[in-house]
Amino acid sequence: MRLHHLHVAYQLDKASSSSCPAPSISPSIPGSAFPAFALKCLRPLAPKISLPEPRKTIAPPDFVPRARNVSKLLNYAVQVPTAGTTRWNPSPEQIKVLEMLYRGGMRTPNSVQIERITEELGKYGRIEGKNVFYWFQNHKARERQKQKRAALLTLSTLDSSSLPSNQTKVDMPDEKKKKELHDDGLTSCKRRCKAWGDGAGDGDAATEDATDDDVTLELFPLRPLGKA
Amino acid sequence: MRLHHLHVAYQLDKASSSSCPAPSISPSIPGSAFPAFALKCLRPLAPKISLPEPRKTIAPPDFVPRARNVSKLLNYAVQVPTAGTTRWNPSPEQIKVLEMLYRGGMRTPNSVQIERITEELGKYGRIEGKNVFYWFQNHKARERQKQKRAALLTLSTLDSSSLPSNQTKVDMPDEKKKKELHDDGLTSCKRRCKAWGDGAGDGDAATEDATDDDVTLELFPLRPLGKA
DNA sequence: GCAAATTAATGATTTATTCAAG
DNA sequence: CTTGAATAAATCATTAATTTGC
Repeated sequence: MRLHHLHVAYQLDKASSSSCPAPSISPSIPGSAFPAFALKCLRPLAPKISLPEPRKTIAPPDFVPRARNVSKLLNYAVQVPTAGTTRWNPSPEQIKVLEMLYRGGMRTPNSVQIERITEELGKYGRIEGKNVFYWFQNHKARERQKQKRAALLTLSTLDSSSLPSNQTKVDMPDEKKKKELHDDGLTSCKRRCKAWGDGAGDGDAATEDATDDDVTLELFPLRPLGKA
Repeated sequence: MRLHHLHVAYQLDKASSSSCPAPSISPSIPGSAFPAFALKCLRPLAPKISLPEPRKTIAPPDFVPRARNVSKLLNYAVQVPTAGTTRWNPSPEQIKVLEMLYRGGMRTPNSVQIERITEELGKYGRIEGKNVFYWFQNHKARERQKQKRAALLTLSTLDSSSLPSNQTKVDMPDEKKKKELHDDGLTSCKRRCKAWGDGAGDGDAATEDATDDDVTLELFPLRPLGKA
């Protein structure tokens, strides 16, 4: 094996100049996880106007103390720039649909679903797949903690005699608050294993090219609620 | 707003038949995060031979207790099948390169870097971008906890006089072991914000279509170590 | 010596936590 | 303060080492 040096796009100072029109940028998806590289695939040509300093634009250290920081610099250089229009601001319609889907039982949509949802929601305003992805992540998490707090509160309300002083906010600051109340009902139904797909594969075979649009039932009937 | 029902690919029972040659499947990237949908983008036509039952193939519940489970079913149906060759098994060369990059300071490569690394490592065996992504995630995390444990051990060894009984394994089972020892040196340098890119955008503009291959310095000189 | 059983590593996912924009 | 975006921690699951019985 030779492993020359594998150029890794190191435009260091390049970025620290000013507007740094960085190339593709790729975050790392947290909650569920998507390799950053995948993104560029979805939107090869991201609009994102110039935008001098999207957010904080953490000032890259100039000294480069150690090799450790190299990656830091890299991140500075490559990822900060394309913050474009800043973050997604969902329209009421979009939120309505998303909540509907959530109430319908959708928790972590897969790529196909996300694609479709994104496409559908695109009618009501600009939206990207990652937004849908994140929305479900956050909504799930926050609904959960909301329920947890509510349950806690209910408990403390029910047997309020046990506590000498009724604290106003049930926050459980120091406690580990381990897996109590898995709420979600049957969330822990094992973990399904998924496959990803890649961009740099050496061409092994060919499957799943059919975009699975075989059956596609409606998510839920949803009768004309409210305005719609 | 109308929001019909937005078909979300609901082929429920379809999958429970047997081999379920599901379409695209999309995991959610954990550590760093990538929207699952993005994956299919990177490798539109994933090979994956038939593979009757890749792994566990969790038996989908037949009863469908509530709406909640619908998503579960969905997952069963769509994501389980394409487990293909199961998981990536890195070759020694690949590991060597990855570790070198890590020691060189790379911590969370962005999409471009991942792409390049994947391409490079592809010479030594099948590899996908997600593997690189995951590798850095896991390696980072595990190096961190390794260092943490080592530090703990060192501490307990140094002032062993404080403890009445010297426990053999410093495990800190019940303690919260909060953010002590952020080890990594300058890891908490703020959080850089990245942009993703999407696939379902409504075509707003066009930037960053240049694949950023402008400067591309070598990651690190790395003189001919060992065999190379 | 080899194959089944067990254990240790580690690849892959999910959940929790944090940061920061509006 | 709400919540979109991102990261880190915890967890699960599978593969490789290793051990054990024959």
